[in-house]
Amino acid sequence: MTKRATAEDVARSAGVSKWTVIRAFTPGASIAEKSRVKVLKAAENLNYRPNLLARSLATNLTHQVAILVDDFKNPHKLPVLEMLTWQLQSEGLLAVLININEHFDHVQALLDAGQRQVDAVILFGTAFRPEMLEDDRLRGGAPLYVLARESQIVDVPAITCDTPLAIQEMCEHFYSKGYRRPAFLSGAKTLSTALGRQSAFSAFWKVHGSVPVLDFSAASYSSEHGFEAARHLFQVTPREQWPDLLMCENDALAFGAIDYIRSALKLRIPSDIAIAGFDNTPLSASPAYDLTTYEQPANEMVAAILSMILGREPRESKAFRGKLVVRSTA
Amino acid sequence: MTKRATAEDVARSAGVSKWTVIRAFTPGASIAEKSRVKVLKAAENLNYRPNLLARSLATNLTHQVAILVDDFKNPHKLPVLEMLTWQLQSEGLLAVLININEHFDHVQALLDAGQRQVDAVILFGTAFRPEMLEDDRLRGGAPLYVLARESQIVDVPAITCDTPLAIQEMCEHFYSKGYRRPAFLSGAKTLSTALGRQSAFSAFWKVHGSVPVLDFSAASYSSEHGFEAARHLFQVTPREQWPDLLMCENDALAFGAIDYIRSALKLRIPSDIAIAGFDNTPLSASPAYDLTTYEQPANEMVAAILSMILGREPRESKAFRGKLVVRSTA
DNA sequence: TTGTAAGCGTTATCAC
DNA sequence: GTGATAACGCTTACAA
Repeated sequence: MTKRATAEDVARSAGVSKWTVIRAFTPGASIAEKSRVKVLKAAENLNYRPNLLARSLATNLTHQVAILVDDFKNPHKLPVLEMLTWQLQSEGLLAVLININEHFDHVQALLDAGQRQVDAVILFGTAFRPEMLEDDRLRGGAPLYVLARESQIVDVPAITCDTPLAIQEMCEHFYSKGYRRPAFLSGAKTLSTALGRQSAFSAFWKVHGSVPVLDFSAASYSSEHGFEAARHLFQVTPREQWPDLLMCENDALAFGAIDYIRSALKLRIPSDIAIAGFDNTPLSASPAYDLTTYEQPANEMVAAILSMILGREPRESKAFRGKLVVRSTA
Repeated sequence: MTKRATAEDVARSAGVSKWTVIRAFTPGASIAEKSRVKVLKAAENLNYRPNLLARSLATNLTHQVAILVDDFKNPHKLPVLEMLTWQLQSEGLLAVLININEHFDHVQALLDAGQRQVDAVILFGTAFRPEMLEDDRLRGGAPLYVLARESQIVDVPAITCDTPLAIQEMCEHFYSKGYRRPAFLSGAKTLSTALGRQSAFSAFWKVHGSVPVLDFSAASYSSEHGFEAARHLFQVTPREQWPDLLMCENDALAFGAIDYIRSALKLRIPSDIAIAGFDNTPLSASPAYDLTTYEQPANEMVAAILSMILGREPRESKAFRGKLVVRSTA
């Protein structure tokens, strides 16, 4: 394992100064074609490549973006991560993936990200408390962005799917299908308000409905807890008040609810009860579920964050219109 | 956005030299308790934290590990990523997630990782050609590890689930259940040999079976392609030769196959045909599938890679025993 | 225990 | 167009 060649090594070998070497590797630098070729050849021989670490120290730019994720149980995270990493890489940036949990909390993660001088931090669907972002120690850190959830925090833009619009589209579909006894199953309490889906759902039925919306919540956004929450819903609700439509805050919850309704209740979907989810995870298309759901415009959302990170657009919250995906469950 | 305080700023404020400041932040450095307190207080006031970038440049250690992933379609990736990031973070390391695809290949990724001086690179289930790693430009890069697939490359340890053992356990279970007409559905051709599941499966039935194993392969490891491949299998195979057991190379393929068998063929599982997968993805437990599968010991595998990265154990290939998960499909 | 000098490999800026 | 000087913020000697 020989030591890596530095610009100085190349300079010596090419018979120029190290600054000329740098110029050869700086697009648009003023350098004679002759010496450029000479340097490139010497660099090739020595297998030289610029040390990005040193460059970062000098330029104060790491080209790294931290992505904070706290919910690896949600399968929706994976396709978005794919898009995120890919779009970052297309712009010459790299994603540092940080796992947030009870032992490694947001503040710690942000501090760490700060020490590592990342160019930006993306909070991806994480259950952070707004107060946390006001932590004094965070002053002067990298610019923050919130992806796929709301943010009321000044100076922290939230890039979201337009939730009110999405829920309205969904509800209009449900209404036209004739459903009139709606129920809503939300995920973790702390997060659900941040997503705003439940309140938009209630708002619609307050206007269009006759009976109040049944409101239940699961312990988390997982299928397992969706299953449990559905069990709870149907156990505590008198049969004559059972809903004819169960809107779940995300697909994972919907999968669990469907499993319970089919296997334990032996009800048919959608004739006995309709189900809808949110996110259009890959599995929702499978015949085993064939779930009516809503697709967030992940592509545009990620692209928007990138434009802000790269300074091509002003840093401000934005909501994008998604797409209703009608399948057989509702 | 005021500039971050440096060790020198703190030194000035505390009335000591910057080296004393460094010492206050270096565990086990020899420093007088009095000045340590003084420095820490000044640091607190100035909201100082060491610049890890500068440290990395000086120590040649970034505490960053690159993780190369090329298949974000496989839901199994998410729980393993969670484990990876978490275990890395527990040891003070951070994961740089790199998306490999036709536009951003392994060589490019490794070069990039090399320029960024990551401490190690993990090829996580990616399909690469071994020759690729012999690219001259890769000389002197970070140590490589291969996770969850085989590697015959010198100096590149592969950390895997013990496949022959796993398949044997599964087959013995199938055999004891009375299945005698096995079929195997593999994923992408290039990868399947690397996983070695198909060959282990064939080997078992060569000894214990009477009819040859039906062998089919899907275009990728996704449910969609599993669905297509199942369709193909049952269309080209004469009905009297249909298998009574279909072992799929991973869960995603199995989900697709189950969907096809149930929805198009209207066959019952497992009475008409038994199905098994591999990976024990979260969804395989759902009542909609309730898939018999095999769980890789991800925890131990990740821990093993970490031990090697941290130099606590020699760098060498290792295979760990997983766990058969019997459910209702086989 | 503390301060000093040199070095990590770049970039920014100025003189020639 | 090229070379030199200083700087980025830290670590690792070594000397006081």
